Amino acid sequence: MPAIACQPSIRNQPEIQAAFRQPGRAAAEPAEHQLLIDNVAYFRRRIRRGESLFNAGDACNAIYSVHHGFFKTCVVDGEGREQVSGFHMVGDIIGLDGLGSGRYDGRAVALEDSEVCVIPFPALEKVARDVPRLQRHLHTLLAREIVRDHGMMMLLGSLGAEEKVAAFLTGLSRRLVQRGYSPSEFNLRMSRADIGSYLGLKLETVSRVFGGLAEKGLIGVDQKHIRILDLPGLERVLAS
Amino acid sequence: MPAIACQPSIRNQPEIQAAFRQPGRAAAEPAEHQLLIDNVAYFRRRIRRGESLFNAGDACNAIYSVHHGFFKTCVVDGEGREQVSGFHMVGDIIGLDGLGSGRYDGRAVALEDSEVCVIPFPALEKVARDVPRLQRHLHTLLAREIVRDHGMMMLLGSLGAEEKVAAFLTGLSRRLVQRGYSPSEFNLRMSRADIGSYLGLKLETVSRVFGGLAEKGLIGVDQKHIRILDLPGLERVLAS
DNA sequence: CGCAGCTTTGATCTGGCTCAAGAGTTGTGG
DNA sequence: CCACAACTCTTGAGCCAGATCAAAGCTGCG
Repeated sequence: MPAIACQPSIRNQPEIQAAFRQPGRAAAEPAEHQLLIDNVAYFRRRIRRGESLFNAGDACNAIYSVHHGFFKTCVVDGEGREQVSGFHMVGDIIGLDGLGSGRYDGRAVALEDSEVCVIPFPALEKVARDVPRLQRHLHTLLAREIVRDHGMMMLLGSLGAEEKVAAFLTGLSRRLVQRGYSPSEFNLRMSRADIGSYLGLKLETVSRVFGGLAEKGLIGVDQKHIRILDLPGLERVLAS
Repeated sequence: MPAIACQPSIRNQPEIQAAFRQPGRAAAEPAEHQLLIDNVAYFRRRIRRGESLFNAGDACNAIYSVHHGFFKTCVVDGEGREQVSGFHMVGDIIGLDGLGSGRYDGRAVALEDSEVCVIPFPALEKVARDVPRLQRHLHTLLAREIVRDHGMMMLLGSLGAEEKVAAFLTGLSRRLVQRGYSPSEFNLRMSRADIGSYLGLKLETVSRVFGGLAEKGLIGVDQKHIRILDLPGLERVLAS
């Protein structure tokens, strides 16, 4: 496991700063998150494109904060079916599902060369006991993951294909702008098949819906390069 | 809020005992769970059939352990769409999604006259700081909820109607047997519409699939009364 | 340059939805 | 205790969104 000490240097990484230069939920939160990483992320680990950060069933003793790069996480079921359960970019936490059982319930794969901060459970649990603010922050992270999953269940259970794709694009745009990137122009890191798996659609359907939204003038599509031309319009698609 | 003190009496409730008279994940776990409730559940609250334990957006300062009865939880989205996100019976914890934000993200409705143990956040957080075993237990509960949600995302995204219903029935059977009830004969507390909403199907489809499974001799259906006649057969449906 | 993987696009098929009618069940008030 | 209203469940007929199958372009890497 290629792990390097990172505590002293991580504090001022521009990506991390950007990740929390945002309005919204909690102006105080970046401080909490930074405090958490400063206190418990003693190592970083590099993952090359296509490699796994962890696999389903691996013993787990840490969660990870994405320092830079891009990941997908997948759930695997008994019959070997696999489905993308999330995409994760700088500042996101991966591996919370392993906190309880000691085994990861899915796998995490880097979609580009990436680096994560390793947050070992023992240190995490200790700091959560000692610093109430960080205990609260940890609970917030866990609850937010649950809320996110509930949103996905809703999307998968009750939206049509076009709505699903619109939700995917607006969500991605929102997360990018929070991190200081352009909200309207970006390169997808994942394939159509990954997007389809995530949204409960086939890759051909994703491709066709992209085409359809482009014809309506809502987005521009050129392979993996996406431009959002009419965000309000996209959001209107969502409100079926 | 009709709340009555319950700490002295709760320990030996037969339902709670039954809830954990089970094999599986952790033989030690009932002790943890009981300890948690003994330490932080000072009140109970009765909810009559059809009433809400909480609604989406309510300020939240507690989670709930189902003492007896049966609940559904629902997610609500911006456009007013609502979808059932889970069913909860004795021993289950409801409201973990509110732990972070201070607002519940969905609502919980009693499907029969029920009673819950109220676990206020401040007491929960304090006991988690003071007792490492309970901190660990809380994390396990949160992570288990995330794993459960991932399973639902998989079900919603990649299974057909018959597989979804088979998964629903085998899951319900497994949970009932864990609680000391018959695994093969039970009364559904929820409507076909609720089941459909939960599984991402229409109620007519649920009804038809029930009929189909009955014709194959896998189950017996008489309105809300269900008999599981061939559990291995049902599980084979699941392994498409 | 050539091959492998990704994306687009077309044609066809089908599982589950929609609409509709009727039967069973439950709760309520007279 | 019965009658009626409001749900809930089943079943049928037809339809449509998205899946499947198939065939090219495109991209990037060795």
